[in-house]
Amino acid sequence: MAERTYNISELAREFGVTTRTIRFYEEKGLVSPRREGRKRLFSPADRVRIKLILRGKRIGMSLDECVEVIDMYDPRNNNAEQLQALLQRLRARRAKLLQQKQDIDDMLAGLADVQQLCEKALADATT
Amino acid sequence: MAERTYNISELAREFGVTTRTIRFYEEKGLVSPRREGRKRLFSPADRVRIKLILRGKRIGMSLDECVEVIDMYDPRNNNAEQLQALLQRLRARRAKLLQQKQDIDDMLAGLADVQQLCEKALADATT
DNA sequence: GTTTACGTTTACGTTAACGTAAATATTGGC
DNA sequence: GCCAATATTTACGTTAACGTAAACGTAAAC
Repeated sequence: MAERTYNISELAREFGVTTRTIRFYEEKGLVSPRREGRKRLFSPADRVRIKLILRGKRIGMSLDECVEVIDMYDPRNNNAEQLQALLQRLRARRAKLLQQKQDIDDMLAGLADVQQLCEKALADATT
Repeated sequence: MAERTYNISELAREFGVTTRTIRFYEEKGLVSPRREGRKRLFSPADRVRIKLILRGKRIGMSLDECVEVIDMYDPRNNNAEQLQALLQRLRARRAKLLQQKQDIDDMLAGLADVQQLCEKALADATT
């Protein structure tokens, strides 16, 4: 079962980024496409990593942070010490994410108030 | 009722940023402290604006985006056209925020799975 | 056989959001 | 009167995350 591959512009199109961006991610070691001659061949795993990176970016994470989170997924840490360290990072990240959720909810509430006022003003204007 | 004021290092301490950061925000027009001689005197309103800026930053917004959101709060737009434009921006921002919430929930779920595996591995190790 | 479309490397440019350093007031405490 | 703490302005430096341009390879299409 030969795994499906993607070329660079295919992925760029799918995710709405430039090829430069993807090459930059390779430079940074975020993805590691195979080569066919000089051309890059991306695996489904590469594709997922890009997806995860972009998700991280949407919530304001730096590329380094994205890597940190992605790296948490593959458990190449065996001993108890490493596992404890991982748990520590998981807790820290979770706390940040919860804070962000709170911030978003606060902002949503504020904007909802503005929207109310706005719609009321419009209704009053037409009356 | 003389409004309370804050000096720069007071606010910097409260929010865990440097004075440079606050001066930079003034340069950008994000806050407009009064002056007593050369010294800056920040109003409670300035303080709130800084708070809102930092909240925006926590969820990955640029300073320009923070300004955009903050500006939505004060309705110095009267006519229907402006109100419609404001509603448009409100909807756009709301959509972004909801996407971000989704992203956060997805990531939280993923990390919870990792945590499970992690704790299980630790438990198995001690058995 | 030469456009056209896509790929490559190399390398310098750009923007945001401050950091950092230097030189200079101002001010309360001893 | 002087020292330490805190304020100021000016200005150059830094990092992340790409943008952009140049110069080139290659393969299908007409």
